[in-house]
Amino acid sequence: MNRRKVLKIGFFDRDTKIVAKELLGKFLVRKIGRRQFSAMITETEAYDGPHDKASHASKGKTERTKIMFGEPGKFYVYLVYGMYYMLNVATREKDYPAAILIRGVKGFEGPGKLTKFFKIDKSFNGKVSAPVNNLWFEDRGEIKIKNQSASWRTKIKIKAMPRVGVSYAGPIWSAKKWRFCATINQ
DNA sequence: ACGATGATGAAC
DNA sequence: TTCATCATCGTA
Repeated sequence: MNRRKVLKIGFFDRDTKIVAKELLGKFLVRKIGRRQFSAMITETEAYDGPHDKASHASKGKTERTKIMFGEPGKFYVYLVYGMYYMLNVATREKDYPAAILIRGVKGFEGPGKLTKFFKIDKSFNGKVSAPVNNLWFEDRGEIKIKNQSASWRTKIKIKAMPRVGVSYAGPIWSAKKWRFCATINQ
């Protein structure tokens, strides 16, 4: 139950909210030189479709947002407030604009904090999630435990809540509970 | 509660 | 070319 499996492109070529939930408990892995850093993902946020007013893609395909319209599994990295890089991964098929913001990993709660810790900048924009690119996602199979009846159950509870910092999207879209937080049972 | 700090998209 | 805004965070 401790095998490491690199998440393949197909994982991201699915419904954005499902992928956002399933990313909880997976690991973000970063390789710098010979060193490898990793942390469990604890918080994600979905930006889904051309009509999602909270999504950058709602303004259409631009130089900045073209990754969201591109192939699944590619990183969409941008700078906010002139200071913090946000790490997203594109979902769904080409031409459907969607991505998931990685909002938090264990030990580094906050999208700006985790990119700083993992040394993620715009050079990753458009790269596919893969070890060859020194940044990828892994399933380490640690989120399931055996209960007393010897059947597997998940250790993770998922809480859905409104997305952060998207009041500009208006009441309908800012109220969507597309932010997913993991709480790990003992 | 506020300022840091620069890319982005829309207006002009 | 200028301008308002911003998927944030640390310090006050």
